[in-house]
Amino acid sequence: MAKINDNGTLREANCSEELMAMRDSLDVLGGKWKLMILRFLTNRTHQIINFKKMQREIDGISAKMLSKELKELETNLLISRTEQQTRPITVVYAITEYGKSVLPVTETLVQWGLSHREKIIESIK
Amino acid sequence: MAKINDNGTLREANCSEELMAMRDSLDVLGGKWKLMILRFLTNRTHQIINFKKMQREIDGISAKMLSKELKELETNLLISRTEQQTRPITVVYAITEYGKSVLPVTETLVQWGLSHREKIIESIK
DNA sequence: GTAACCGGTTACCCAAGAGAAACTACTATG
DNA sequence: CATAGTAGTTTCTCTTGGGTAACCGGTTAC
Repeated sequence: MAKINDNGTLREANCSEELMAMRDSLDVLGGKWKLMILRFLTNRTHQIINFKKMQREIDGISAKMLSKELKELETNLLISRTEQQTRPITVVYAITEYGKSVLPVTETLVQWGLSHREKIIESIK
Repeated sequence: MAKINDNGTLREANCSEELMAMRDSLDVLGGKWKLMILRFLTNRTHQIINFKKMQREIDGISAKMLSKELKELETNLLISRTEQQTRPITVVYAITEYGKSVLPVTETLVQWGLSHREKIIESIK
């Protein structure tokens, strides 16, 4: 992590830049639901996903929050919203190519969550 | 991501487990400051970090929030708090071995934040 | 003695987050 | 004609997050 400069001093000037980059990420991806939604859509790229389906399958999310978060994700070009000209009208949500770039983030969170749960369970034994 | 079962159907039973794992992660690591603090301490493992230093160097954090978040991180064994028997008394905060396991998460967030910023800048041109 | 450092805590307050439930509008099914 | 499904929006409310500022006790340097 820490790098040594030519003169032997420690280089940490980029630390604040790192923290700023992380702040940027958290501003766009932070909150209770956005990463959950992105992960869900990433897992279902081959399925047609509409509003009610997400509401049913993402545990605990309300219609209001889902609606709000979907709008914000669409604004940031992470997901797409497509109205199908069927009757009744249906809407398809999908992850965009750009949205797929978030996959490493959700992946590390899933992995950490799994190992964290293991740790908690072991600490109880 | 999606796997195919022996019978040809798509296997997605583990999706909800993934989302549950992510929910676990977000419960422990979510919020405005926790990942920022962990990243900061990860970057400074070779330095002695005390309260005021963090307050000065983590942009925008207040003493109240820093105090609160540090307690929660300590409870979850992600950081350690050590009082030095100096005069005046000083306190050293450091990341634990377990806290280091969060590094992949902060790393992907930093990387995504950097590329996101590039994308925004390019979209303005 | 007084200003400034450390390591916080406490009180106050506002805004945002977030849930519940009702409601709109349309369509298809029984 | 009633029920249920799609796709949300609106209203109402409560809680939480989070910022400001004052404050505590102690120590050291001027």
